Amino acid sequence: MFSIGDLSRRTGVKVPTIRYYEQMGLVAAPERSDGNQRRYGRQELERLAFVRHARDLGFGVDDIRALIELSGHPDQPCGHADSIAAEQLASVREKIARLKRLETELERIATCCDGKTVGDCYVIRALSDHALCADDHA
Amino acid sequence: MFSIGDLSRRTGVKVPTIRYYEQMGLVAAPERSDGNQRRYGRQELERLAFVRHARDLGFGVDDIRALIELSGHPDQPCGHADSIAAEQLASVREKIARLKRLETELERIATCCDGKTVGDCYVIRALSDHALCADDHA
DNA sequence: GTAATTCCTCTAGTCACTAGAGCTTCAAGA
DNA sequence: TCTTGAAGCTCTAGTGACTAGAGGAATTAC
Ligand SMILES: [Zn+2]
Ligand SMILES: [Zn+2]
Ligand SMILES: [Zn+2]
Ligand SMILES: [Zn+2]
Repeated sequence: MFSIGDLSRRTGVKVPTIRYYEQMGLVAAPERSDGNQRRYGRQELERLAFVRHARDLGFGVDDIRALIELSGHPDQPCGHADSIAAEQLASVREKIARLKRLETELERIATCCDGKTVGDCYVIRALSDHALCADDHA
Repeated sequence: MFSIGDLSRRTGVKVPTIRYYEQMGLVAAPERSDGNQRRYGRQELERLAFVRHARDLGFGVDDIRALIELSGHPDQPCGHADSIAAEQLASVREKIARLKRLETELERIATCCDGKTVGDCYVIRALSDHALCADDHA
């Protein structure tokens, strides 16, 4: 049996975060000791590792809840799980695309200043005038 | 003189967001009509456009406040403005790097499932086992 | 037995908004 | 001038995924 601190050390999930996941229904409420402290077993450790991994990959809490629910029904078709993963991939790709547009503009903004005072500063000028931007990064 | 709705249409910033920016000190509290409604001039429109542009480029509220404060002192050296922009560029690049690592893993996770049921689903298996990942995306 | 550490619950704060309730003011047509 | 409907006002609370802290109880090590 692990205490919540043991579980935290083994999974890298902070103690208050484990309690938060319990509240959110990502992890089942475990047994308690006589003194009302949480006591976990191997199964809970694995589930928490699953949650942690999915969070690290950027899945939202609702997606993770759905994936856990699904994994409890191994005979059902897995199309839903596959589509959650595909959506997550698409969302990551969108974020990358947007950030790359920002990178292009910021590269110019951050490296083109040859002024000495705020009055000549290219950073300030560029932020004041979107027409100087190459791209519609909005 | 513009009403808050006029300002919103001209800048693309939603009305409640304009009021929020005023509360946060990004935009000065404007004059009021006899009936206590906000009335803006050309100057406030420009400042709001500046704020909007900086937000679109990902700058945080504190950075924007500092940049506005600086731009009110055109004779000061602009090193601080330049470094705020450089930090923002670095932060965007870090985010891109992290998302690209996620993209690599998610690509595999989302496309390698050839199972039919949840029991065989590669998505579920991959999320349960970080050892299948190529990279340390944590 | 005692002291240090860990645990408990609960509330509130983070960031940058967004939504809604309940009320007042403004602008345009009849 | 009157009326109606849009737009404005303030204030509170909710979002996502935690994080911090208060104030107290349980556990563990010596
Ligand atoms: Zn400069
Ligand atoms: Zn721009
Ligand atoms: Zn599958
Ligand atoms: Zn992994």
